[in-house]
Amino acid sequence: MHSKSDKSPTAAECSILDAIWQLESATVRQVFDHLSSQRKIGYTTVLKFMQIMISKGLLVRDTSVRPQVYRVAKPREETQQGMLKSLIRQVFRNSPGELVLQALSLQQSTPQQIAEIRKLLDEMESASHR
Amino acid sequence: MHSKSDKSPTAAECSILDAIWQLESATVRQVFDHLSSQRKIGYTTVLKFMQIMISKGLLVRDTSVRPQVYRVAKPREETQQGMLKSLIRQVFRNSPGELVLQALSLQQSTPQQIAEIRKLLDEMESASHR
DNA sequence: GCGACTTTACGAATCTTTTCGTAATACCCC
DNA sequence: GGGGTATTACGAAAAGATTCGTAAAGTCGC
Repeated sequence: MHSKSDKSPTAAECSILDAIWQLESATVRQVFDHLSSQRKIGYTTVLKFMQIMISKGLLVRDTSVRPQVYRVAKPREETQQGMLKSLIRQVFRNSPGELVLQALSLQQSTPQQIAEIRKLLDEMESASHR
Repeated sequence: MHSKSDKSPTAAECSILDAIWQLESATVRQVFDHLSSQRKIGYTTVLKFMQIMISKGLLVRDTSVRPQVYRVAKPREETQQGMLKSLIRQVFRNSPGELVLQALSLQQSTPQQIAEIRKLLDEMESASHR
């Protein structure tokens, strides 16, 4: 009855996703080690989260190996964009541009990123001119 | 023990904030009417949320008038940026630029917004050249 | 000032999220 | 292959979010 991706992961789930994004694929222990370095948390707590995320369809796992190896069910960008969409809908009056402006005024993007942003803007404009 | 603003408002709280952002200031009934047009919700539910938000310091109210008038405790931009910051920390490896890129690739901003974004980028660059 | 209506306070049920203890299972090595 | 450690499953407590009923308090017209 889960398995539909209409809502954003919870805070705890995000921290798990973040760990697995970095590790590509991971065992419970690896995720536990990763999170432990950021905050106090129990091993079985991490395990439980990961099991819940399996049931929600956020993660997949290979049960044929020991210990089991977990991966994210969808690419990072897709999850990020899903969360952005819901934030935009919720507090940015459905205007992605508003969010971008706020985020930029928040500051510190690298020069590379700024260049990349410009390129994207160019592409968007030339696309809309046709 | 509340009154500290280190965490983002919940989903329901966001919908209240959104209503008051539009109305500038509002009574419970106004917020209720606003939300009712979007989804089924009880009057006392809205009231309760608004009382909770008072206790969390998200709203302030004038109890000297009848019915009481509520306002947001901090400007909209500040709340939005707080939420952006926490999203960036949580799922964008602390990189605002990453978030901006994802948001832009998400889709259509208006030409005005694009222009505004460019201006901001210019300002950021010239500022960093000093 | 009284009844009807509106607004506010309070408390509690329900649902979700977060957390972990305990127990069962699997693995390893001597 | 038996004991010790690591991993997994299960269940449930604690905390937080959401929802609303009921009752108290306030307001207004008559």
